[in-house]
Amino acid sequence: MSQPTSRGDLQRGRATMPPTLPPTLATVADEAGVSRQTVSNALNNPELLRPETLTRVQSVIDRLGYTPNRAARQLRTRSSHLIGLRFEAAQEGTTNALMDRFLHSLVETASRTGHHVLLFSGDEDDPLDGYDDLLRSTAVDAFVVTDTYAGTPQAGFLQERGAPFVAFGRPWDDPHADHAWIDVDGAHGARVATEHLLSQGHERVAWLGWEKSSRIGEDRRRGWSDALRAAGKDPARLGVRITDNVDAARMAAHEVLEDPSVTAFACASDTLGIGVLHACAERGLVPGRDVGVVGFDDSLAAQVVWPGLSSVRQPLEQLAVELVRILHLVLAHKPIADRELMLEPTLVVRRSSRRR
Amino acid sequence: MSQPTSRGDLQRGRATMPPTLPPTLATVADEAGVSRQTVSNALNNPELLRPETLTRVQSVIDRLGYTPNRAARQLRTRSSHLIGLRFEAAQEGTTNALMDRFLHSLVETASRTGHHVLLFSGDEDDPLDGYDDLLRSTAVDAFVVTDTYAGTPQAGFLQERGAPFVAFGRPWDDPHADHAWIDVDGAHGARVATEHLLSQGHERVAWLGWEKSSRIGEDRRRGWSDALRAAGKDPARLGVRITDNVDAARMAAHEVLEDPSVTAFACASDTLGIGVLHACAERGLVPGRDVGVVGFDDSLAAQVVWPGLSSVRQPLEQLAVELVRILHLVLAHKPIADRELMLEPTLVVRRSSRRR
DNA sequence: GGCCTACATTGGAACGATCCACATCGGGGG
DNA sequence: CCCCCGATGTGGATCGTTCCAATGTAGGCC
Repeated sequence: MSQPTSRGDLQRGRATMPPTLPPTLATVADEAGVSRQTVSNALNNPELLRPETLTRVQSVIDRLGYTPNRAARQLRTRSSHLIGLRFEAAQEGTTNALMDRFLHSLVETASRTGHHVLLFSGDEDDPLDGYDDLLRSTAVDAFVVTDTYAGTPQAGFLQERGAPFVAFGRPWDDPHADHAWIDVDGAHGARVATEHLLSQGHERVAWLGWEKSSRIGEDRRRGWSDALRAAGKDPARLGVRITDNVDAARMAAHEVLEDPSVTAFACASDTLGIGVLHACAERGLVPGRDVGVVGFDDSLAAQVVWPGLSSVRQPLEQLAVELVRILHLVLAHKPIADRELMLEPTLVVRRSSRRR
Repeated sequence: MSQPTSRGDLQRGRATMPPTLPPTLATVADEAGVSRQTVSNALNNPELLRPETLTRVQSVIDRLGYTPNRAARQLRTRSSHLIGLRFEAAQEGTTNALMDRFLHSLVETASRTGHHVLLFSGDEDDPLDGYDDLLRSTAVDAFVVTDTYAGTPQAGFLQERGAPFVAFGRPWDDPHADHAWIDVDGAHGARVATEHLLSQGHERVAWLGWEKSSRIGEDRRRGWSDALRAAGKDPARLGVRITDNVDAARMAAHEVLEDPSVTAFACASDTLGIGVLHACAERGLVPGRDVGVVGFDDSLAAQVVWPGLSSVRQPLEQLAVELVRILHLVLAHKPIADRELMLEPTLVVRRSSRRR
């Protein structure tokens, strides 16, 4: 049945040495009495084979536990099935829970199409560090760029290099950038949060947000002010801009609460929301009953903090799915209908904002 | 100067097409007027070249921005410079902050030796899912196994397959397993936490831990009971076992606090510690002043929760460094002096346990 | 001058897969 | 009867790198 070629013999000869080398196409071909190409077709173009041949090859593949060598495949097809993601550390002291959830969703989604996620790091001071090496060594098929704050050059750099990528985050600097991106509508999230607080009977809802330089922060703030105006209220003097830090938020909240007419806070992050909860604790105010608080991002901290912090939750699972879908279109050089995709976050209500 | 080979011409011919193909060894060799092998040596064995040749080749490499193709290198050397890590989602509602910190440290450390981290996922019900494919396709050089709770078969499976790996977590089931592992001494952490609480003047320190089936939990608990006995106290009736859940901890704490002589809690996790803080809030007790609480893992939640939760912090940065170091020894088939490495966690004191 | 050694460099083969062009084989139509 | 065709399967070339054995070259020693 089998017609051993020199390659086949070599393989079998070596197979006695520990650790056993995995079988190759040639091994399977020998064993099944067909050519290498036929085995390759059995995997990549099964419809080309006669059904009985296919069955025979398949069974040998199963028996030997053959899996194509990724390096060889990658070399020939110029495709690694790897998605590169530069992985930045979450800042200690803030509640950046996004990454964990997002990353898991991405890994999970990518794996459904046989892709894996490759994490790399780079010099903190150089946002481009790391990308170039991976590109030139053709180590990854595409990138997912996550930190597209204003002024970050990654998207522009990758586009210039002709590298496939999708951004999580809109191109704040250049609204007309023509790369694919997906983002979450922060303004909508803040609007929903604010409307929720108003509906709970709060007359005056303050905003606790980031510095003006943060485009994301200003976007969310706009959602808050829009909601107030839509309710016939004036946001003037109700907005505070501070750094993303529990203590800063705590102190700012104390200041705001000196005016007893203010009874609720919409915040740009859970970190800030938790700062407000601290201020409440120190003033003997009960969150939910005396003061309404809503955070942003639905971090683990929001879920476990007392008495439960309402928060705007980003649809990261859906985002990963869309990201991978669009990545495939980009890689196939197919036209992308929804090159710019805005997803809507949802409000998770907990006791910090529920009166009763 | 340059002697174009057919490969070189091909390369240059194609180089006009967008997107530009990266330069190869042959391109560099042509340009520098040397053979491919010499360029390869310039990168991998520079000491073999005459200094002036090396300089010339180097300058061409720099000018063209050449980086070796990873797939080709991987195919030839059978080494991908990738470290595989199965990435499980953190459970919502618990404060598993470990992964984020650990992962970043790992990525960072690995990158220092030119390695990257490949994340994969697998069927939740099958702890081995995913490993096999990567092994057979020779996609990764080695694995880091992180979830070695009692009964998990990953380590055994990988060892049987002769796959290089290092475990984060000791082999609870088989103390004599002869694979490399690193772990953090949880008992020591709990002991330090307990001693700290005693030193703050608490006479009776309760333990809030996980179910008996958790080896990690029992290990930490032993640290607590040892510390009590060393102080001449009896741990009997002071230990509680519950699931890792804020609400369960809150209720358990209420029950324990019915006995007014108990004024402090050492906990197996931050989740449980935060549950105790909730109970305090509901009873009008001030953490730190009336009740001492120490959690475990130093999650972000512990850092931002009011009034700051003292916690036992695992040395994840150091752990990643050691992990990568040992991984390299394993890959080089070198003898490993410290095949079993136990690191000591440190206590981070915050207001939940500081009397003053 | 001849021989041996060490140094510097080279060309061919190999890693394991896929792309491409071609061979083989029945069968249908003129 | 011959030719062309679709359906199947084959062998050689190729991707870009490193391993291996061999080549040429200069220097030291007798």
